[in-house]
Formats: sequence, structure tokens, C-alpha cells
Amino acid sequence: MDSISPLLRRGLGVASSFYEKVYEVTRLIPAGKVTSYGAIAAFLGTAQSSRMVGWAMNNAHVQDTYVPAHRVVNRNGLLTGKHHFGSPAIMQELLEAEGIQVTDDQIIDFEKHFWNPMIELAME
DNA sequence: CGATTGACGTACG
DNA sequence: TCGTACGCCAATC
Repeated sequence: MDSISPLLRRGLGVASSFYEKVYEVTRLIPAGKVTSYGAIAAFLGTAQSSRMVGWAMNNAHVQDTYVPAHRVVNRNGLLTGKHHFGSPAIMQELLEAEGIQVTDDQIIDFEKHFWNPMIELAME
């Protein structure tokens, strides 16, 4: 089902469907909100492949379309992937710029800023 | 085609 | 409660 592929169709021919979906969901994360790899994985139907979500982010920076990977953290609200940005501080700065407080790589009030794709995207 | 990896998550000690 | 081990699926080497 392509219920979540309205704005895609870019230069993602190189990416597999799984990657595409990950990028799509990630782009749909509103500013000031964050989600977890597991939540995205669960939304894609492969809750056990949460690691794949993070792996997909490795190609996120080479995508033509911007992918707000900084809005994706682990289920602890910890900025585990900050080291994959240009600088470890970029991820936190981006989140703080969006109104999210981050202390010691930990998002404050994580659950309050949590964005659940399964709910927001009204999946069934 | 087989082995390894990977920005996670859960279980177990 | 904290630290370590294992599993999961898909992609890459």
C-alpha cells in the first residue's frame, strides 16, 4: 500500500521500498516533534527491524530530499545517532532550535514531544 | 550466495 | 537498578 507515498517519487530509485518508507515517515515528522526508530519500524510493519530504520538513516544524508533524521531517536529519547551528523552537536542544536530541550543527549519530556506515526498517520 | 553489519529493543544476570 | 547478551530483519561487502 502506498498510503504514505504522496510526496515521494524523487530520486529514491536507488533506495528500496523499505528505505523509501523510512524516509517518508521521517520527513513527515513535524518540527518540534520526535519519534523512535522502533515506532517507525512498527509503523512499517516490521517492529523487529528497528535497527533497519537507523541503518536507512545512513543513506538519509545522501538523499536529495532533506530527511530530518535528528527527529528520530531511540526509545529512551536518547540522541544515539548524533555522531552520524556532521558534528555530534548538530543533532542537539537542531532539536533545541525546534523547541526541544536536550540535556546530556537526553530529550527532556521525551514522551511529550513524541510523535507516533501510527496515530498521526492514521494507520490501520 | 554466505558472512557481517547496524543511528534498536528486549531479556537476562 | 545497572550492565551485558542475544535476537530481529534487511542491506552491504
